[in-house]
Amino acid sequence: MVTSRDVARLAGVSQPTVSRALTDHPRVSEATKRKVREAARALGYSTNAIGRALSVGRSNRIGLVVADLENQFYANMIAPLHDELERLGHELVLITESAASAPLPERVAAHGLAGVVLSTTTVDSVQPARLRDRGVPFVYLNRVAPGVRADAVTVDPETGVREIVAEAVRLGHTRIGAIFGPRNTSTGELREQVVREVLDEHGLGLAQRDVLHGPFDFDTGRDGFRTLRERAGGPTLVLCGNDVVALGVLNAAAESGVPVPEHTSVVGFDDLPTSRWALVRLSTIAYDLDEVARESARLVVARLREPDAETAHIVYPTHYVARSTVSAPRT
Amino acid sequence: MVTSRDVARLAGVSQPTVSRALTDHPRVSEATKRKVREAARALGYSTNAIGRALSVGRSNRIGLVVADLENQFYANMIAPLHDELERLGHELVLITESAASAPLPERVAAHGLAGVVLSTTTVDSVQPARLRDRGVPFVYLNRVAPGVRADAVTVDPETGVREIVAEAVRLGHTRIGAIFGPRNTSTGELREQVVREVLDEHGLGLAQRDVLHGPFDFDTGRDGFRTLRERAGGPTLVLCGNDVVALGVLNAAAESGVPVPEHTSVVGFDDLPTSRWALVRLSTIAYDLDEVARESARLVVARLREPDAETAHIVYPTHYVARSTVSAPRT
DNA sequence: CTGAAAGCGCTTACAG
DNA sequence: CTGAAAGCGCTTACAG
Repeated sequence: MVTSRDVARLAGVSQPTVSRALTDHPRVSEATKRKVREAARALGYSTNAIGRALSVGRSNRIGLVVADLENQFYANMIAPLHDELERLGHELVLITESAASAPLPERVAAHGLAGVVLSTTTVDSVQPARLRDRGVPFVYLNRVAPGVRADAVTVDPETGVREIVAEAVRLGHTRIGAIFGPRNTSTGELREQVVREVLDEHGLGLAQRDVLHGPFDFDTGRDGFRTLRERAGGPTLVLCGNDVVALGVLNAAAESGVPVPEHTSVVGFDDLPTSRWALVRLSTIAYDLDEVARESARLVVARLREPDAETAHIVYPTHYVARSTVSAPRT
Repeated sequence: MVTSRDVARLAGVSQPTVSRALTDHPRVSEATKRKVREAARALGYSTNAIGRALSVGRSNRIGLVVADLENQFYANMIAPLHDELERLGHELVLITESAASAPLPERVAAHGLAGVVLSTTTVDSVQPARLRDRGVPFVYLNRVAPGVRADAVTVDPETGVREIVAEAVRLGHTRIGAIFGPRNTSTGELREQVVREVLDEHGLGLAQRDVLHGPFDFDTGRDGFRTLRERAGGPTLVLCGNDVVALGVLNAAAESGVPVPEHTSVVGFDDLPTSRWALVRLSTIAYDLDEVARESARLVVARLREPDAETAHIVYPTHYVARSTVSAPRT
């Protein structure tokens, strides 16, 4: 391995000077910098991240905590998050959260992470408090825990929900159902609350039997659709907690030969790339998913630099995108 | 931050003893180990990965080099790879390969990586040689570069191709087309060669106008389908370089209202989870994708431990999975 | 503008 | 079985 010592020797300077020259320290002469850079290039040297990390007391690595890497939603977050982090000179490390694994703060220490993006926080999670107590910088992505203040980027469902509900009413839907996300997530809670409010404003309610809850995954949608159908044919329109759930619904419908939207209209939330496929054309509540992910990257990195800055909560707007899974109700 | 010094103080031993106790060194008394573990637990201590990495001369971090994180194929590799690596006590770092970025070996050094999984190697790539010259342990995943020997896990298309071709012949297809992967990848090359051979055995050929090449992505399939169609209606069956390409084809067909398989049959390669959706039901050549990813994790880790061991090339078998995108040709 | 020194948190021969 | 010492590759006050 070629180290800064080797470069120093070749350039005829001291090792610390190599360090300064390569980080473009202002009080190093241009001539020296040039010499050092040249030597570095000649040897194919690049700074050892581990040495630097130990020296400055922290790495440039950010952990993304996800529950389920297979989930398309997270899969779609990773690319923009990684890109933005890289642009900012940081690395992405994936951390899966499983009951079996060690407590998060210890894993953060073990991995030598500078900060963390939490994308799977439940309302009752102890993680945020633990991270805060240990002084680990973190940001909430898409979700938030009520007790612990931290930078956050989330999405405001209101506009999107208003738009789809207005559309549903206009089309004549009266029996609307929902497969909401888990009750112990801020995202699930908020979306449900907004849906109920807006429906209420239109004099519509959600019948108990037409409401389901479950994790934001494919199976929730698939099983949910079947359950709903058994209850007197099911609602004529079902609002899903997110796109992955809606995709589960769509596939279950296809399996049972139920035509969408003729028999049942389906609405998602997130507007994943897959939802735009001609094969799918899911009507959904959209927002700038890539930007949301990128923003969370910016927030952690900013927090690293200014640990005591005012906490920021950035909220992205949503809107309804009509595609092919919503029509007038069956009669 | 709590360090091994703090633990040492609390346990009333020296710092090196803490290190030994926690790594379960055989020549530390059980009593001491117990004392140290307890102190560590009390303080919420866990070994600092950076300190350890610097000390032992390398980290436990493995880089996965991908070209395109958005690509579903890679997205599906990440989860099993990550899980297996974690199981083996290693971390996954994502590295995107872009023309703009620094040479790979320098990035590996910069990231302090122990080894690398190469999943995007082209036949003419300089990366493998560079990594080899720098002594960076790496394995090929799914692809291989001819010049440089290294551990590899790949897939043998033969059985799968034989099965689908036999089926196509049985159904009466005579005008078969293909959208192959890039010519400069071993995967693309091999699949094309096998397809040509097997077709040949059946006395069938691939007409020049019915053959396309392109990156293994969605757009290749979408554009490819359109191009093929313009040429006298196109082939009655198209073999795709992989599932992502086939998915592009399927969506382009849906967009243009071309019924699959009635008008055109479509075959993929990889059997991604999405291909199994009721909405999709892609007939494809399948293999154990998760196992392939996991195996590559095992290979790098093994290589770390035994740098001079015999090089291993593990090949997984394929088979054809008939679903809903292949039928008798239109007449 | 540059060098010598100290230190980041660990591991690992070396003594005893 | 355990401690003192050295060192991994860097950065950063401290001198000059």
